[in-house]
Order: sequence, then C-alpha cells, then structure tokens
Amino acid sequence: MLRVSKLTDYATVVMGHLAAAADTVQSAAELAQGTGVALPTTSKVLKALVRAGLLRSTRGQGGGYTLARPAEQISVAQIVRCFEGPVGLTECGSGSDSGAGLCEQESVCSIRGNWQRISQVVLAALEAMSLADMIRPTAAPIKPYTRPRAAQPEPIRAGTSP
Amino acid sequence: MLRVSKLTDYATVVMGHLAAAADTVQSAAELAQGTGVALPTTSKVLKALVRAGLLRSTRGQGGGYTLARPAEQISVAQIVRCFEGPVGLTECGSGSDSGAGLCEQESVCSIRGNWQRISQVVLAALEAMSLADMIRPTAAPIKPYTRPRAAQPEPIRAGTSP
DNA sequence: GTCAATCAGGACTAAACTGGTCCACAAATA
DNA sequence: TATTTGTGGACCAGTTTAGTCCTGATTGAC
Repeated sequence: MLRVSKLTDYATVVMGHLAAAADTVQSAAELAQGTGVALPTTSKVLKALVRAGLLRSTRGQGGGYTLARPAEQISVAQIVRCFEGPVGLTECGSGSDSGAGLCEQESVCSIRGNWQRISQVVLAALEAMSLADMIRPTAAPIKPYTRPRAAQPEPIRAGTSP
Repeated sequence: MLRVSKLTDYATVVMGHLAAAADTVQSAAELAQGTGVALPTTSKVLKALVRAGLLRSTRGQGGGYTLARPAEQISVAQIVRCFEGPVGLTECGSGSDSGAGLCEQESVCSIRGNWQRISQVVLAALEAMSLADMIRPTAAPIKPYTRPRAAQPEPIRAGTSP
C-alpha cells in the first residue's frame, strides 16, 4: 500500500523518543522499553541509524545512544533512506539505477521521466519534515502540492485491492 | 525502497499505451506485445483496471480494452490505489485503519499525525498527475514542495541500506 | 447454430522480501 | 578483571509479490 517498512517506522519512533529527551544517553534497553518495540528489533534499528550517521553511540557501562545532530537538522528523508535506500517510486525512477537498458520498453517510457517527477515530490516532502517537526503534535495541515495547470476530476473510489 | 509494486508500474505503462491511441480498442494480446509485458501479467493488470472502473472492456471477436474516461480525467493516484489500496506511508497513517489501538504506543505518537501529513503530500502528488501528463515527454521539472518555516540543512548522504 | 476470439475469475506456485531473533565478539568502565 | 553495553552478522519463519495457468462466460462472424 505504498508503505514505508516497519523498521523505518520504528526508527522514527525511536529517534523521536531520543529527540524528546535530547542530550541524554539512552541504552537500547531503555529505548525498547520506552517505545514498546522489542529489544532485538530496537537494537537492529539503532545499529542501522548509527551506521548512517544519524545517531552516536557509546559503549560500556553507562553507554547508549544520542542524536548525532540536533533534531532540527535530521530530516525524515534521511531516516527513510537509511532503511529503504534511495527514494524512488519505480525501479527506473529511483535515480540511482546503475545503467540504461534496465527497462526493456524505454521507448514507451515518457512514463519514466514522469515517475521521476513524482518521486521528487515525495522526496521533497520527506526532506521538508524534520525530526523536530515529527515530535511536535500535528501542526497546521500541510499544504498539498497543487497542480500547475488543468483541473483535477474527483477521484473515483476504486475497488479494494487483492 | 519506497516502491510502488511492479503491477502498478505495468498498469501505468499499459494505460499509457492505451491513452496514446485513444478511441481504439486494443486486446490484451496487442497491449502485451505493444508494451513488452508478458501476456498473462498484462491480462491480470487489465482485469484489475476494469474492476476499478478505469478501463472499459468488450468481449468477443474484435473485443478489447479502452479507457473508461479521457486520459486527462484519470489520475495516477487512481491507478496506484487500484493496486496498492489506500495510500498511506505507515500502518497507522493510511487513514483507513479500522480502529484505534492498532498501534500500542499511541502515547508516543505525535509521530502518527505527522506521518499522515506526509502521506497527504504524497497522495496530492499522485493526484496531481494525470495519465495524459504521464504520456507527455517530461515537462518542466516539478515544483518541489517547500517547507513553510525553518531552513532545511543539507541532507547527509546516508549509507546504503542492507 | 456453431465456432473462434476474447474477457472474467480465481487457484496456484516460486521467489523474494521483511520482521524478528540470536549469538559471538569488541569496547569501555568500575 | 568482570560487567555492561554496543557491533556485526547469520539465520529463520512468515508474508507478500510476481507470474502462470485453467475453466468458464460472452460476443461476433460465418
């Protein structure tokens, strides 16, 4: 359903928890308890976030995790990228595809460029929201992207998917 | 990688093909050949699109598929919804979740509302692009959503995901 | 009226991915 | 040196996805 993986979701929650009590070191166990996510899973998430440079870790007694930077300087896009890789809605729209010829029907693909445009909007939305925003109670409704030209018909209610 | 499923991708290609030759009836076999997607798969996609009301089908000799409405009146969002269900980046952000309590840590979840905001932006982007737009060679770069307040630090290049 | 072309619906399988767990090891502190 | 804590990776079970196939229902042509 055009989902972000659960790990990504957990990551935002865990980092949110960390951001809410900034400047304190919290161990994996504490974070697991604080967020309700199972310890091994929390640990997995934390490791990935450290590797991505979003968290800083210290070992040994009294060790744990802290944000690598202030929450205002961490975007949701960064967290998402850490678990999902480069954002791109389609195979060929991911921007990081190593070469041409990936898609057999490039001839048909004006589609391609347009999927990229959509991906860009998505990315921008993720880029625009910081971790600090994320832990604030929902603010004013986000301004939806509006189409430059032509009117948009009301969407039909499609049948549920398989 | 925050992908749309392949079927969705195929659907846009197939519908694009149909839109490019509007007002002509094309059989599943013709579409399969025209797009390079395997026939059984094309067929599966077409059936779903008919059920969703985006295509119209006629049986029998000379039968096939046509767009149910002009390409300008079909949004990418409609095609996506047809295969992915309601758009929502997280479980609880999908808007269609049947009830509360789905998420154990609702207390922590200011996160929740904010994921919904992001989902809305994504949805708006999909809603804003019509099938007609989709088959046009990539137009001017789409205007990225810009954050209403506070500056956005330059994103770090996160490590590649597992 | 029969036959061939075509869509409809669903079952089924193989492969890939995801979520989640666990273990052996490294580092830091008391 | 012992204990606490993170690190890296392997591993497995369950789910999802992509793709195929089969049987039946319609429709038009001859």
